[in-house]
Amino acid sequence: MWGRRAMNDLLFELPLPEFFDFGVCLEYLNRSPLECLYRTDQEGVTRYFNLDNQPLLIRLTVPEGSKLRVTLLHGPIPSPEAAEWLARYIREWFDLDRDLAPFYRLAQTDPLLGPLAEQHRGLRIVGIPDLFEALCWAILGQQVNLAFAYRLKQQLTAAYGESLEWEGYVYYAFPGPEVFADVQQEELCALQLTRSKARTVLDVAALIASGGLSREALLALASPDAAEQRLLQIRGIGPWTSQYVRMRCLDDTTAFPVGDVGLQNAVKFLSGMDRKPTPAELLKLAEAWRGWEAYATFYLWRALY
DNA sequence: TTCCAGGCTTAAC
DNA sequence: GTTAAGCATGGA
Repeated sequence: MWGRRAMNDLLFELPLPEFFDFGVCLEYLNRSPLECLYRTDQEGVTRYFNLDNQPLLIRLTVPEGSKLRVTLLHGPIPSPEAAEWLARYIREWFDLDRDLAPFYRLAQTDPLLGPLAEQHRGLRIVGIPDLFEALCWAILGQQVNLAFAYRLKQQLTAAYGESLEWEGYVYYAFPGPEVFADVQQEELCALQLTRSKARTVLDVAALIASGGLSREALLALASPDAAEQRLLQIRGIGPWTSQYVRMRCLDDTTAFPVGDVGLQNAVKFLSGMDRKPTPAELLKLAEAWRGWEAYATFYLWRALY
C-alpha cells in the first residue's frame, strides 16, 4: 500500500462557491516566508497532515477555475472517513460554505472596505480549523511582532511536530496537544517563549488533551459570546486571543478583535489618521460592518502585510 | 537606548 | 467596572 502506485492521485474535488478566488487566497497564504505548516507556489498549496498516525501529504489546486482539486502526493490512500475529515477540514480552512454576497454588498459603500474588497475579491477568511493550533498561534502572537511569532511557531513545530521530507522539501504537521503531556515549561522557554506563553500553551494542551476543552464543545455552546467567555476563563487567554480564535477557528464572522494592533494600524493607515484609533472609535466604525466584523478585520489586515 | 509588536494579569481607584 | 502599571521577548 506504500509503494507501487501512481503518485498524484486525485482524492476528490470540492465545488467552489461564488466569490472565491484561489489565487487571492494563495496570496494570503504566501504572506510570510516564515510559514512552516504549508508551502505555496504559483499554482497551489502543499500541506502535510498526520492523520491517525498516517502520513498524508496533499496538494490543493484549482486547475479549471471551478473546482478545488485535492491530490495525494504521498502516503497511503486515506480511508473514506479520513477523506471525509480532510474534505471538511479544507472547507473550513477556506470558509467555503459561506455566502459572501452580503459582505460584498456591505463593503461596496464602505470607504475603508470598498477598495480592499475590490482588490482582494474572492478572499475568504483563511481559518485554522484545529483548535489547539489556533490557540497556540494566537498565544504565540500575543504582543510580539509577526515575524517573531512565526519564528516561535516554527521552533515549536520543529521540536514537537511530525515531519516528512518529499522532493527536497520538509513538511511539518503542527503537534497535537497530547505531545505536551510531559513537557516542562523550561523546555518551551528554551525555544524563546516567555514563561507566560509557555505556561499558557501547556495549560491549553493539557485542557484539550483531557477533553476539558474542544472545538466541538465551544461550537455547541449557545452563542459565540459564550464560547468567548469559556476561553477567557483560561489564564493567559484574554480578549484578543479569544476573539482571534472565534474569528479563525470558530467560524464566527461577528468576532472583532478591537485591541488588535494590526487592525488599529490598518485603520490609521487607510483613513489617514495621525494616530491609532481608540477601541471606541473602532467599535463605532464596526457598526457599519455588523455581522461581518471578522471579514472586515481580515480584509483590513491585507492592507498591511 | 528607546520604542514597538496581530496582549495579559494584577492591583488600585 | 475601569484604568495603570508591570511583565517579557526580539527587532528596528
